[in-house]
Amino acid sequence: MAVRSHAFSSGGLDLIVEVPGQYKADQIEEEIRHFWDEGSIYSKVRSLRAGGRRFFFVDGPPYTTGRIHLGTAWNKVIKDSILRFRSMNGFAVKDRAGWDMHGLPIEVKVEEYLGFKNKKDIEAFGVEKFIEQCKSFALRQKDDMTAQFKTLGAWLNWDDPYMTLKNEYIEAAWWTLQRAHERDLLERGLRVVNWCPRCETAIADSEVEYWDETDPSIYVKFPVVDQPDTYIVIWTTTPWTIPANVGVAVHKDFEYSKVLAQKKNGASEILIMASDLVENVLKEGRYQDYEILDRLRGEDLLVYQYSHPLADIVPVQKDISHGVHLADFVTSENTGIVHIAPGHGLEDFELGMAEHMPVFCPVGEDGRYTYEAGERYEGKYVREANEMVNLDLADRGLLLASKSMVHRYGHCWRCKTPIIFIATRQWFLKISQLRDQMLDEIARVSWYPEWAGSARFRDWIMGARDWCISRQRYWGIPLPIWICRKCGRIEVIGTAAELEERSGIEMSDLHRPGVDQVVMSCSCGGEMRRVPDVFDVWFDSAVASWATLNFPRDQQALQDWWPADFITEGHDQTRGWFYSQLGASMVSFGRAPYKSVLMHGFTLDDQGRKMSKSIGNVVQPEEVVKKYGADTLRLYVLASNAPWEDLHFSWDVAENTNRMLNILWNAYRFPLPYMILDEFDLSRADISRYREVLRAEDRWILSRINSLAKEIEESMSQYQLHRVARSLQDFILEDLSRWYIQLVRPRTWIETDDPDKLAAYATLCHVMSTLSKLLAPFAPFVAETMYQNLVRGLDGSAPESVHLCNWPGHDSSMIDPELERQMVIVREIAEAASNARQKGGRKLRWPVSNIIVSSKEPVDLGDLEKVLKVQTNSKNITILPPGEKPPMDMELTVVHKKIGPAFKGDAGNVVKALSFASPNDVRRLIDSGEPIFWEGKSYLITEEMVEFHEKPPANLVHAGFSRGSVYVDIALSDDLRAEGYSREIVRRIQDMRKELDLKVDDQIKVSILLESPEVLTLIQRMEGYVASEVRACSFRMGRDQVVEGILLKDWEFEDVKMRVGIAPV
RNA sequence: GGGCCCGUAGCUUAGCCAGGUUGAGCGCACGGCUGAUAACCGUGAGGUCACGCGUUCGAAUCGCGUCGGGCCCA
Repeated sequence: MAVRSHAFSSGGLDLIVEVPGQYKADQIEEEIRHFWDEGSIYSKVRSLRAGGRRFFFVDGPPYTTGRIHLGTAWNKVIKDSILRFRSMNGFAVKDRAGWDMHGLPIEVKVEEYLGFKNKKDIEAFGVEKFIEQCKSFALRQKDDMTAQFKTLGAWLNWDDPYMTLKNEYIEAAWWTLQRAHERDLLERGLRVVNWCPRCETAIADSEVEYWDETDPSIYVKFPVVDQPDTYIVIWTTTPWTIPANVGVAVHKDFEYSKVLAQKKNGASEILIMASDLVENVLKEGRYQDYEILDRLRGEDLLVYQYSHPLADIVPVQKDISHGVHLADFVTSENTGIVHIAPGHGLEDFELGMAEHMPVFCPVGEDGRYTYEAGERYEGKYVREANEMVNLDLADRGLLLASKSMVHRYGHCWRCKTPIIFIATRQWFLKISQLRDQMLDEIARVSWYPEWAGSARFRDWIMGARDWCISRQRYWGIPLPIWICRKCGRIEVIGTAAELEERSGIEMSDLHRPGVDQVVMSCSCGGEMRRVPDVFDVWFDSAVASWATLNFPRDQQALQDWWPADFITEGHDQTRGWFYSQLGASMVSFGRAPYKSVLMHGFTLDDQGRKMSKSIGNVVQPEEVVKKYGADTLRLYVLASNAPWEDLHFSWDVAENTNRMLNILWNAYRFPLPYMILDEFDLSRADISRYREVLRAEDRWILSRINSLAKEIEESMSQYQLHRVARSLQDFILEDLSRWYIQLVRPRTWIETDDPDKLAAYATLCHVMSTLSKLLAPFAPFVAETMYQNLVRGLDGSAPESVHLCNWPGHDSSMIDPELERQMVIVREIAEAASNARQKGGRKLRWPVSNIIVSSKEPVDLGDLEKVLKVQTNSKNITILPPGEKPPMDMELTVVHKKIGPAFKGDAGNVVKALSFASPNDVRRLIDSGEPIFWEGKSYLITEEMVEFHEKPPANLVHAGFSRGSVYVDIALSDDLRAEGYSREIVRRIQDMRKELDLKVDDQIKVSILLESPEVLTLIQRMEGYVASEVRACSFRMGRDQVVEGILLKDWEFEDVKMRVGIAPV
């Protein structure tokens, strides 16, 4: 079949063209991408809708890792489908793509590339050069990922994306911090933070990864002041925090014991610990024996003071008084007494603040002890100092027990170094003060699914804590905080212009180290310098909804668009972007930055496991695209499950989705050759011209496509994308391919300009062009290619792209629910009929005389009886009145239990007599009370001696359907036989035409040698039919026929042998 | 350890909100169709609805608990 390729000229072709016989996604998608680029279709779509109702979408910025994965692909497909749908519905869509480009991940990558070990390497290399590297790295990764997203057909504004490294973006963050300062929500404080000693920065809770580590597990005795040989026993897994110990905590509800414990060597000492734990602790310490001296409440312990176990090594400890405190976080584990180092623990810190303990933190940013830890420890890396501390405690006789244990411990998510807790000066947003307002705000947001907001997000916000926004790094948005060295006054700068005004320095790039050089003068006459920190990278994306509008530079856009109408991200963003945005927005504007949120799932492997390199189960989106195309990937991820559930990726199902698209392709291309042959054009394409000649099945498919549009609209209103995709698939497979195309096929073979054929063409055109529009948001490539051919091919004045079309909507006047219901019944009956044919061994090619439908309720097929006739290849359809069955044969079985006792020795004869008699005769005999005769004897048969059953006659084959039964009459008459044989012959000649690769309208000469005189006689009268079906201008057939042609073949069917020759004319 | 979500045929899933005989697709077996044809269609086998307890005349569906998976937190 000759295939003209598409030119996609902007003026249209006014011609439909044939398309390849196979759905080749890579080829189609390549062509379409090119067509979109050449025609700037994306820009045209956005300008077309510029005046429409605004729809502000904010893209959750992926981090520029350089590679998209299946999850990010799914994410963008969801976004794209929704935005395309909105656009077709007339909305002016704001769709800037976004990129998250700062932060530790990129710094660490660049450090690895440059072979750096720590911050000193960066300083030595030069911060400016380092920043340059980070920047170009991020930009390169962004470009790579953009190309990957474009392959998916994701239409966002890729030409002008928002990037967190741009000056205007940085200003949005600055402005927000300035607002926080104005509202007194910015605070500098000493806090214990998660600290990565390698990266030498604070890291967020969310940046901590937990896995098992082996650590010491030690019991330490703290000597009680003024009570010789008396000790408070504590337990810890971090011996290195002992030098910073300033107190212990007990629980007010626990009972504690003073225990006289006896060692193996006979010596004894007094230990204090929780009563429930005495046995355990003494076992750990291998004591021989013990005696409880006293039982105390937690409160009773408050009077105790103890001296620091390493006071002789850590000089500062001599000046600190160590006491006992009450705390709720103390659990009844280990010793029931918790060692408190406010400089090294979150709870310790909070307790320390409340109880006015000194915050002693003799550990520096590099994780090594400072001079404050004393000469012996100074410079030691803390995790490596554990052993030394243990030894020192043992030397002093204060180590009760020491072993090791495996427990979950936090690590830096980037460099995998075990984190430590240290108290440092950091900058905080006082988010916890806004908790109640946040709860009010999220109740106003529409969540899909509902529980994403009402349960999940709500729970998270209930635990909202102050947000540590400062990081001691380089590649990030610099904190715009300047502090006067003289008076300590703090000034927060909101924009570059303001900075220039204050300092007189114009900055072309607001990153470090340039911004570090900017010195401002304080009103006190002092010199103000910037704090060296950068923002937590989560703060970057938190301001996306106004940064993407170029606020604060552009004030009007904020008025026009903000807040966002819609965002959608994965469920991990509950604690991430959904939250960070809300927090920043509450600080800035006092309200939620989004009106509706769709929370989507994660992509897992087919067994529901996380995709990970170590398991080797990672599926790359481009693998799927390469194998099946972007449309397949899109429809697969959309249809697979509800967006908010996790997607279990299955290659099998992806392949099946591809198969569905191939079926769509076949359905689409099927009528093309005929339309082209018939020079079908725009003047004949309008279905309104065919109102009078549309068949019932035409009205049905038109009803169905409108119902489909309606279904899609309803599903989209709830973001039920899976329902949308499934509705489309069902329509394509069930309604279009398996049914309507089958029905319409014979009409396309009519050779004249019959209105019946033209009505079919027009219906197909209408359905396919509507379908292309319904598919457009979800499978944009195949939709475009169908549209270009069928719509633009007929009408050059139609919109240039399917994506410039309006959503077709649904025309209620074309929906006929009764007709749709009737068709469901017709299909059920047809299915049952083919089931029955199979049982009866009668193939569909052979016509049957009658199909009888029997059901309890009335069956009304309306105008569809003819459809049923044609599809079942039956000459007649009989619908029996409700409750009636076709005449049945009677079948009887004898009841030996009754016949035996009644006839004794003659019973055998009676049974024989009954089995030879016809059941109807037996019935009559019983009813009339006459006897039955056998070998000269008579026997009186009574009701209970036999059981009658109904059985369909041999020619009626039965199958059930939802409303009852279908009986197919498979008895053959000569007429039926003639037709059956003819169709057997036609089908074989068609097969030979195919083998010669003839065009649909090529004429041929046919000669057939067929020996069976019976068959010859039967099909003689069908010669005209056969000849016209196979387009034979010469048709000769007989017992002595010479077979000639360029293709000769022997065939055998139904015990008939024939030899056929054909040749094109 | 806590919060939220999920668990239905070998695989992927519908049904669950609103209780009333678990329904599809893939794969498998058998058959059919043949100008959509390296396609397509039909039939069949295949389910303790993860498990347990409860509510109810009746539970895949509602409640409680257990187990397994995911996300987040501790």
